[in-house]
Amino acid sequence: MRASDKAYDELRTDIVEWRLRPGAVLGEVEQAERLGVSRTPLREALARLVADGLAVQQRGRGAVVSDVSLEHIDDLFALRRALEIESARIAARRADPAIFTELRTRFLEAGKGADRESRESFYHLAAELDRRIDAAVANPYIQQSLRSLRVHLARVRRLAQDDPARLAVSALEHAAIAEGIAARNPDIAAAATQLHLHHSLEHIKAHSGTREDT
Amino acid sequence: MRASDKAYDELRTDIVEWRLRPGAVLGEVEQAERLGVSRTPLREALARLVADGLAVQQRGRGAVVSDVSLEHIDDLFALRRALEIESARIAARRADPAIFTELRTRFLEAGKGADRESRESFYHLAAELDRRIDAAVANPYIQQSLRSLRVHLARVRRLAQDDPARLAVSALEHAAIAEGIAARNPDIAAAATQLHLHHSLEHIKAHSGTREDT
DNA sequence: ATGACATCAACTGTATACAGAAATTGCCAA
DNA sequence: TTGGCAATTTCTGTATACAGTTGATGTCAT
Repeated sequence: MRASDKAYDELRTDIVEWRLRPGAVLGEVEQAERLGVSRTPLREALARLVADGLAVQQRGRGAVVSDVSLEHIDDLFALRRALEIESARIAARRADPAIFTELRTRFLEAGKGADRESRESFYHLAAELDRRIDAAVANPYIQQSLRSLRVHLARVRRLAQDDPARLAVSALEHAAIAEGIAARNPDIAAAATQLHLHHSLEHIKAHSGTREDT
Repeated sequence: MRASDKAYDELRTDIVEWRLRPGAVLGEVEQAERLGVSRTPLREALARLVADGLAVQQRGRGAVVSDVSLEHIDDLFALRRALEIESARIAARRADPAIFTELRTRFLEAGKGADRESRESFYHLAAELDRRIDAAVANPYIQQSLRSLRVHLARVRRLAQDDPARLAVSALEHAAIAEGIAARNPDIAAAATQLHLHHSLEHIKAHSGTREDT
């Protein structure tokens, strides 16, 4: 693995998992020493972070971790609406119904439990649905935009606490999306996605507080 | 201006304007000498091009200009539909009607002439409409995705020849979009945008040939 | 004649040194 | 005490050198 990739992965993980808070200064020398790489690959890593929108370049003061707050969530979800609803539409036209029928069943199953174990499996299942939709859409341009978007979403999710009740409902919403795609009905898949995004946004805005954990 | 910015701008322009064809190898030493910069800033420029999707990194053989063909156009327009229709919707809810009413008038005027001069003014007008919609949407995430998309669109446009008749119709379609936004009617703005994108895609697919000019 | 292996060359990836610019800090004057 | 200016220090941006790897080419053997 290249040193620049290593630096990029570590910095990105640190930012997404809030170990590097918004506003933190990413000095080239400091971070290069911390990660054990030279300044050249670290600069490449910083450039990629800036391209991702995870950091902003400040003149003279290096790069700082970009801000993320509730004000940006509406903007983030506006883009998410545009991309995921269109993706659901396209997937519903192209997907293999068998795959999404099976996913629907597993979502209905995952919604029943509320312990940590089933919570973990639910997150993995949601990620798998994303991957399956991506594969069905098979559009590199949409995939790239979604990939960039999901990095920011992962960051924002840390603003909201876990909520078992929301998780159960969310599982049902995911099942509805899978059902709409399996039925090859673009309108239903789009509607289910829109509904899910609406509830998801409402939940984050309602149950978010300032986090002061590690 | 930084040397890396200069290298990035020149390479990007060369790729978008087809001076660097798809498949062209971007050797670090070769391009660094050609552009009169060192390898370090050139590497940063290449990294940005790869992030933009204008080049792909090949192991061992440097970066090559990414492929663009008619097969990708449907994918490109799928993303464009998602982003621009949603943008039109949002702009219709927030925009200042006076600005878009004036833009509509200018589009109706621009559609009448067919000479090179009015063609130029039409392109500038279309770009201004994009900017005005961007400003009204005021969403940095959507703006970033749109910016990346438009680079690819500029590349694809060279596949299709100019067509005065299409230009006149296109002006009317742009006027309709501006009208929908000015009327603060999201559905009409979205419908006008969808119609415009549909015709635009049809035109490109119908009137595109292999170009072997400089 | 063809295929495989070895050698060579070119290119990428990384580190480091150097120059220029900007910010911060300290000192002096009002 | 406060404001402005200057000097120092740190950081960015660029160039270049070095090492490792990969691809290409040529030769030899079958």
